Order: sequence, then C-alpha cells, then structure tokens
Amino acid sequence: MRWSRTLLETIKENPAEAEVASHQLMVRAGMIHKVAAGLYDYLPLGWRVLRKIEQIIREEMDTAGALEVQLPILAPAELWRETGRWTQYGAELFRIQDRHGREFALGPTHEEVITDIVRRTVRSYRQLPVNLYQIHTKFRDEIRPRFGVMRAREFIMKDAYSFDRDEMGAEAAYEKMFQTYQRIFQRCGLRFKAVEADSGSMGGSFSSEFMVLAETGEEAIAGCPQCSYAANIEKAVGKLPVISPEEKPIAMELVSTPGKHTVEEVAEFLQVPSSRLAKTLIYEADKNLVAVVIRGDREVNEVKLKNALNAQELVMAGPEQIQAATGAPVGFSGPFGLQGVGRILMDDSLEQAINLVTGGNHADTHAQGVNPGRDFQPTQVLDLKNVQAGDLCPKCRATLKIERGIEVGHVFKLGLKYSQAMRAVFLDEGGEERFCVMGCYGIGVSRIAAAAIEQNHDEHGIIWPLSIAPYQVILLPVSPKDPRATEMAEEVYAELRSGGVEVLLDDRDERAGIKFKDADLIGIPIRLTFGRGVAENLIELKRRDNGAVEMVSRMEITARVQALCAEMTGL
RNA sequence: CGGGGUGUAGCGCAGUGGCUAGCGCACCUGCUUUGGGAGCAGGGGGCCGACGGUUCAAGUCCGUCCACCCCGACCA
Repeated sequence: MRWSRTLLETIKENPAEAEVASHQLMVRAGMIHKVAAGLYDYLPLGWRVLRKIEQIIREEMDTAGALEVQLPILAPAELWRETGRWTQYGAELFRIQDRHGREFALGPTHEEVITDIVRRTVRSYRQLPVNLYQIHTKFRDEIRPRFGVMRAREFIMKDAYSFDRDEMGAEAAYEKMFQTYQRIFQRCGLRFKAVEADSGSMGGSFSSEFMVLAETGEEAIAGCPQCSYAANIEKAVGKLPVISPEEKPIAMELVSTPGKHTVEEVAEFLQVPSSRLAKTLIYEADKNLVAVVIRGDREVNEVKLKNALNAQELVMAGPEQIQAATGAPVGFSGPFGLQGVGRILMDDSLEQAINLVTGGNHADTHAQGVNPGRDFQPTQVLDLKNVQAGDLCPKCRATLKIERGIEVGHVFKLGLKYSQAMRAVFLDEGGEERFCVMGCYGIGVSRIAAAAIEQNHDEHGIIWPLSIAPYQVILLPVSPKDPRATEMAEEVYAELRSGGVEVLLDDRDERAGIKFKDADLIGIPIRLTFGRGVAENLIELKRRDNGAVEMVSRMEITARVQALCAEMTGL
C-alpha cells in the first residue's frame, strides 16, 4: 500500500480527551476516531490491526474445532425473557423497539441466541460436542466509557459457546479453550496472566480471566509469587493472622465519641488500632436490609457479598434506613439490637476477634469490649473482604502481591443455567432426555489492540508486535527528488509484495524528518530507508522494537526481510 | 446517577460587554530547503454547542437544555 493512498493522517499533539497511552497513540496514529462517547470509527490503519487479531483468533478457534457463525446484533426480547436476563441484565443492556413496538436487545453477549440455535438443531448425543463462535460487534451501555476503545459502548468481540453431553465433556471443552486462549494471546505478542474470576452476570460455576499486565489496567489482580495462585480482586481470597487471641474478653461498655464517625477518627479518639474496630455496614439487597460486620481496616468486597446473598441488586442503605435500623445516624452503627435487619454477615477476619470497638447505635456513641458470639450473633461468617497486598496466599501462605491488568479474555463454565432455562435438550444413548452442559468464552478483539499498545510503546509511538502490526514493513525513500532511491524503493516494494510481505511505501512528498517520525509513531516493526546507501546498492534496515540497524544489499533485501519477519513472528 | 470541569476553524488553544473573532499546528499555491516534525510569501476555512433572556450592543452576563471529559457511585 502507498501511504499517499491510505487516508492516513497522523497528529502531532495528543488529543485533550485521551488519558492513557494506547488511546493517545491510537488517535495520533490515525487508527481510530471518536464519533461519540464510547463509539469509535476504525480508520483504515486501525482496521487492519483488528483484522490481523481476528485472523489469529479465527485460525486458533478453527484449529480447536470450533465452528464460526454470524448471529444478528438484534435479539428479540422474548429470548432474553426466557432466561430472565431481560430484567436482570439491567441498564447496561441497550434496548430498542421496532415500529410495531416489539422489543429487542442490542446483543451484549449471545448465550440466549446461541442456545436457541442449539435447541432447534441438536437432538441427539451424536451431534455433541459442539462449539460455535462468532466475531462480531457487541453493545453495552457502560456507565462510563473510558480510555478509548478499552471500554467502549460498541466493540468487537469474539464469543464462543460450547455444548457438551456431560460435565466431563464440558470440562474438556473448557480446558481446550483455556489452552487455545493462551496460544492466541501469545501469538498477539502479549504478556498476560490467567486468573480466577467472578462469573458476574454470565452466571455459571467457575471462570478464568486473561489479563494483560499493564499499569493502566482497570482490573486489580492478586497473585502469589510462590505458587500458581492468581485471582481477580473481585474473587481473590487472602488469609490474615488472627487478632489478639490471647486476650480475655471484657464487659461491653458504651463510650461517648462525639462527632467521631469514621474509622480513623474513632481509632484515634479511643487510641486503638483501626484493626480493632468492627464496621457495621447496612446494605439493601433486593429490598431486604442486611448488616455486614467487618474489620475496621478492611473493605467489603461487594461482589462477594452479592454472591453470598444471592442478590440481584445490592446498594448501601440510605441515611433514613440506617436511622430506622440502628436508631442512630450514619457512623454509629453496631451489630446488636438492629431493627428490620434480616441477616448479619460477618467477615471471617473477625472470627476469633475479641474486645472489638463498634458503633453504639446511638448518636455520638461507640461500644467497647464487643465480642462476636456473646454480644451479637452473626447469621453467617464468611470471606467478604477485599484482598490487600501483604495478605497470605490461600494455597501456600506466601505473601500476595497486587498487580494491575486489562481483561482481554474470559472463559466460563456455565453448566446448565441457559440450557435449563431455554430447554436445550438432547437424547443420550439410553434414549433419555438431558440438558446440554455449556461453557462460554469471550475475547475483546478491539481491546487487544489497545492492550498491545499499552504494553508496547515508547516516547516515539507504538511498537507493534509483528503478528498484529498493520504492515510488517515500511519503505522510506528519504528524498522524493532522488530518482535512484525512489526507483529502488518501488522495485523493492513490488518484490516484497510478491514475496508475501505486507508493505507500506511512504511515497509522500514530505521531508525525511516527518517520515521518520511517522514511521515510529505508527509502529511498523521493520523500516527500510532508501537514502545515502542507495549509491552503493545498500538499504538501511531498522527494527522498531530494539532499534538495531543493518545495511543490506539490494540483492539480499527481500530474503533478509522475509527471514526477519519469520524470526520476529516467533517472538 | 452525584460532584467537578470544558464546549470558539480538522487538532491544540487565546479572546476586558464595543470595529470585520484570533494564535500555533494541519490544509491549498509558489519559491527555497531535503537523513529525525524546515523557511519565506500568499491563501482557504467559524451559525463562538443549542435555545431563551438581559442590553443601544453578547463569543463574553443570566437561565434552561445538550454534548464531551475527569472523579465518584463502597466504609459508617
């Protein structure tokens, strides 16, 4: 391709709205253009990258035996009602009506639609297992779209769904996808980590996320440096040492704490460490009030809480609700004598705790010497806290670290959730009707492009891994007025193209400086410069990743480039 | 949804209630220049987010709305 024909425009200055490197560079390199919040045009250069990524995914999915399909973006509300997700999925689901007032969802994911296919086509165990996938546009009305295409409202996703006869088959399908995903992300040149994750609105029993490690990632991951344990913070479990087990319980006593309603204020006022405090938080879960008791220096993990309560909707109670439940304003709640609170869940960090400080259920009052089991009865004791760096690994007791990552893939064991709700059944060998056991597997195609840039860039621009670069090689004739250089560049352009190399020829009538800067910015892995060396039939070859420069003769150039491409693909 | 901020040329930004709304980059023409974002000269491009008000006069003041960005939506 000739640059002059690509409608490729680069920008010198960073766009004001772009915060993270990938967003800035994608805009500056002319890959994307924002249409509205969370909606982007993929311009020719950006689209080439996405197609490269799609191709890798396609090859690996096909190798794994999955079948590509294409499903409509619009899904009738009835299908979503069958599984209950029409109401459960909430505000994130884009909904539209047709002229007759019939309702449709703009698909954020396709379990319903795919299960509908399978229940209409699969009748016998002989047809199973099957794994169907598509690469298509997805719609999610994100609360806050952010970071360019990283969290967009419309984005490209590869989604796959497996159907098996039994648990064992489903397990094998899951394993196969897990391995396929590792190959895909490796081929995309990403440094990533697979972590245990919460299944969220997808449901199901178990899931793993594939995280690209990057400072700017929106996800936090707890990882063990000693063993293999790694989990999304939403799911991660950390063990802590027990607080003061040798103390003797003292009598509970109310103390005046005027105006002290935060943990820090109370801890300082009473001269106790914040770990000695127990916070009592009142939540409203599906219209029922529940209390959560947790150590003062720890945070409640609402994902864990929601799962523990099996709640659809979970919000913190408002000031009036707290007043009604505790008889006190916000800041003085304690776990005893609560009105209208159905359950008291206690974090296991307090399991053996003794002589705690809690709110006193009166304004400006706290309680000292509070002992679980004696002064209040938790309905349930379980892990409800967020892991922190320094907590102990649940598997090997080493000290956990917290890293940040970008979620580029997620694999789920769904079990029977959708097949039961939608009656996706088949007859087994014994002629008995059984539900398909499902799994689902997603990859954020557009997010991979952004994640790859987050991991691979410098102050000059993008450094594409060769496998997903929009072009493998850029040809740069230094002076458009030098006929020998131009001619040689044209020859090499034709030669490389016929040799199967993806080439961008910078044929613009621009000064050398602009061409060099642009080549660096758009991040083409191999640059061939036609300048001073041309008189001696030499071409300068420079790698974008490590900056290595070599002079290659005109005769050997195509072979050298092909060899280098092969070498760099393996990286 | 709550709080904060910004809307002026394709992009980045100036603009005291007062003349024909500017600057840099980008774009077009010409000349010079030509291995790391050139110089000079000339030029094109604006419903100043929308609507309503105040005023002799509004990009500027007031109100409403819209869009976009940031923080938050979790600690009692």
